[in-house]
Amino acid sequence: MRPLKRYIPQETARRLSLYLRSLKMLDQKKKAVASSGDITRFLNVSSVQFRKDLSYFGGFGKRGVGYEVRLLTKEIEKILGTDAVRRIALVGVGKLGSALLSYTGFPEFNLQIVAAFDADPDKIGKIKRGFKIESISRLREVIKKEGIETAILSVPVESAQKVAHELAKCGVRAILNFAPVNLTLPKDVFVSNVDMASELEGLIYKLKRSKV
Amino acid sequence: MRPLKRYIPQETARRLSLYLRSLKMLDQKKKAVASSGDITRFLNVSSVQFRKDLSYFGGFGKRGVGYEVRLLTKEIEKILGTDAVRRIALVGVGKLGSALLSYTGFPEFNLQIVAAFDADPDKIGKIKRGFKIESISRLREVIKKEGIETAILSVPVESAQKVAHELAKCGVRAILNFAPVNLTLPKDVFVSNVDMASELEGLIYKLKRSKV
DNA sequence: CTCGGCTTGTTATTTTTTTCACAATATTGT
DNA sequence: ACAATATTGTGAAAAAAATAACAAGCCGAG
Repeated sequence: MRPLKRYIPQETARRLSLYLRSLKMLDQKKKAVASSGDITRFLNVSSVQFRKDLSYFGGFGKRGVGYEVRLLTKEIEKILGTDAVRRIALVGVGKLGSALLSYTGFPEFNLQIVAAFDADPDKIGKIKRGFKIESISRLREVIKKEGIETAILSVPVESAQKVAHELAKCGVRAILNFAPVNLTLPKDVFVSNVDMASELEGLIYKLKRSKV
Repeated sequence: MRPLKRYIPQETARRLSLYLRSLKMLDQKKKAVASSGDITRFLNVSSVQFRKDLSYFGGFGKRGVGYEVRLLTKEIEKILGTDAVRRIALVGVGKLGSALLSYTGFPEFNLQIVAAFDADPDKIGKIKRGFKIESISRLREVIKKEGIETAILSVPVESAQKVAHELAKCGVRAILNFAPVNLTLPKDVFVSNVDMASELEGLIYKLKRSKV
């Protein structure tokens, strides 16, 4: 395998997840070897883009043949850092948080929620979807003990910034934020925002433009 | 106001939502006029980027002064197509779908869910979060009647493609898809995917890289 | 009214990302 | 063994996007 190249496009990283999903699908269909075309067929990504993306990390295929599905899956997982189970904390067990607790899409990608927190005294101690809900006041204790560095934030928008700050102080370095607010955090903490309204606006904008 | 320029970067469109959110916040704080710096202070976007983005659509500010918050809000809403209420259908009232039905972040941006559908006979006819759940078999009828062209898809991954296809046939032109699958649809139908696992993978990748 | 401090809008430049073109390698059939 | 075909991997070119540089306009003080 060749050495890592210095600069890897942001977009390449984002697409690796897509490739992983596609590969898992091919594996389910008992396909052992697949070409770049097979892998990208149902993604909105060209096969050249795919090969270029992979080339930043090395050569994983065999010319004239394609890619070993299982092998490439493992390689991409290794690149993404999801080759071992990732332990994740969920903070905010409201309606959305509850739904996320029982989201079935995580295990397949080695993502595992291992702790759930809420501020509501009525919820604390209760079991929800198999998780015992802890008080937010125990954030530090549990996160340190479990060595968690990734969190899902699904608290109300009013408390999002405060809780996010608290998470950062406890050593959390990556936050998936569902609150519609741009979190201000030390720059060594990574944030990814899931903003439903914004996504819809984007769609509506495209819709509108397509009619002009 | 100058005429529209031909090509508008994808990214510009995406950022307009952010600006809108920031403007609404400033308005709440009784700020009538704001500079590009004020508006982008809490976004990860430079003030130059902001002005550049707006310049694709016209000049909305006053040199030496800044932007009228209310006015600019309206202008961006007009650009995005959310200046009037958008009627949206939600398909799939499982745990996630239910959470979305009561999501409070939509009205502020003129987004309104007006119909909810599910395939489960036990749910049909029931009221959930104020919505009467309709059978998916009535999709066409209701969507035509209400003139809906935007839908949120939160059905299980197995049925996502089928239901999406059905939506497209009913005249839906934009789908916000929560199922972890890349939908194949006529190319005049816009799809935006919300993929929680993928977002987490992206974060974990950054985390990993930052340590090297 | 004019100067100096601000802030916008825009053209030019640089950087980043995608696409193209093609060499290199494997496989299959004859 | 060799031609025909399939497919990867990668430098070079093109396209897209971000940043820099700066002209132009507004405001308030004197």
